[in-house]
Amino acid sequence: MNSQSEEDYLKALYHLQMENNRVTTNSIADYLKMKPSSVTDMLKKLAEKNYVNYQKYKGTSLSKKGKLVALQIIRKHRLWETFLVEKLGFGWGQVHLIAEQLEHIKSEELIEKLDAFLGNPKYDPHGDPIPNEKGRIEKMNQKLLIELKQNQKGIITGVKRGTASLLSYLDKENIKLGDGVKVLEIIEFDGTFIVEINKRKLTFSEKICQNLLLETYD
Amino acid sequence: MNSQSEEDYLKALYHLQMENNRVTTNSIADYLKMKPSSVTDMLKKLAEKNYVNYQKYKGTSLSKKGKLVALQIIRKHRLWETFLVEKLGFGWGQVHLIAEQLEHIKSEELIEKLDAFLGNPKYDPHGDPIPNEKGRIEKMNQKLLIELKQNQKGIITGVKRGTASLLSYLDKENIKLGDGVKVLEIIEFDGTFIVEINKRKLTFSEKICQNLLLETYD
DNA sequence: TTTAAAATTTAGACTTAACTAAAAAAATAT
DNA sequence: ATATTTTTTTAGTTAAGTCTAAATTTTAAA
Repeated sequence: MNSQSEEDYLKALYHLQMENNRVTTNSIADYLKMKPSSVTDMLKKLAEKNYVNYQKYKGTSLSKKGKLVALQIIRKHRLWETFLVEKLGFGWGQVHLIAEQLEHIKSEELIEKLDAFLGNPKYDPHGDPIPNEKGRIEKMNQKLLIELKQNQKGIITGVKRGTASLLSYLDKENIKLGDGVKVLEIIEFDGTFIVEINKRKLTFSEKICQNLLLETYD
Repeated sequence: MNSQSEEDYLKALYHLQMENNRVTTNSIADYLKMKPSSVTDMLKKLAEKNYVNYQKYKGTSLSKKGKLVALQIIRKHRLWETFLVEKLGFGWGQVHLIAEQLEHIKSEELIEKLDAFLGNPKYDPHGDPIPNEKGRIEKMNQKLLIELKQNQKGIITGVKRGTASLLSYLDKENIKLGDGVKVLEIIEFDGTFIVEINKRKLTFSEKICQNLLLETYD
């Protein structure tokens, strides 16, 4: 059985591995708000347990085994988030901290029953895919709005880490995850995007476009 | 914020205080499956935080503040048990260990939303009353079957601690919590009870009667 | 290519919550 | 009333997971 702390590290590893390819000690420390020396200690421990491939000074990657554990935690996290939003009526900005706790509850049966209760959802309320029991996860074709060209379309799936204020802005503008976006025009001068969402024409600054995540169909 | 361990101690204190009046260091150790020396350490810590009244060698009791915390954990425990049984379809024998984990999740809002989602239940699936947010709990008129006289009635609410096998027996006999019991006859010779449950006539040994808890209306 | 800066690791300390073994206090029995 | 047993506490140890400060390795700059 893994400790809560080990699970947090594995999950962090997974997320960082998705974003960049090289995962450094400092980036993990940064993500988990810990000191690099603490991270080194834990990486040794996880390597000992064969959850990660770790070589001093060379960076780290999840092993197959470690990745599976990470995906199972992410599965739990996303199922709980779905529960909190769909059944308990939380807003999608409020659920992360609670799901962060719930994801560590230990019971295979619980999570399978929860999954069934929710109707075996494929996506969580943020639009992220939910891995299955075996750790299979649908890989999304995720892009930043700024990467799109004129006339391309996408579906809003989230915002980059650390931009909670963007979430509140979207909320205020009544824009929800899952809403479709079409790029009508890009102003060359300042990088502003003119987009259409729910038949409304909106103007997004370059900064917003750099932080808004979309799923695209290419 | 209290640690999981502190919460476990406070809950144990509450339950032990309900059963006996004097709560000893050894009884707590026994209940929590720890060594008495560990209990002493924690009691000092809880006394420091004004959760318990503790005097060396003299025994311990919950303070008002400690009792409130204990009741809030019990509230969470019982609401989660209700959720597991009513919504996820667990059997009432399977939920305790999971609820033991869930009760430590920290979020006022979560528990209030869960309460509403469940329809503000008054009793958990074991028939135990659920304390409200302020820590008010309906005190049950709880008795052992053996305390009843001929023709008295009650509702099965549980079994004494440490008699899980009685639970399975009841299950096998298709007797559920909440079922009504009427004492038809008590055999003086060996203390056997003849009772009626769900219109069936059953014979219970003295030992069963000593461990079966009922709510009575007097 | 040497030097300076940045990243990483090591060494040692701290906290929490457990433990064992021994000492002290309280309860019980002779 | 004293001796024995039981209960409780104290003292010292351990493990997990964090930290700070110093040492080492790698990377980047001059």
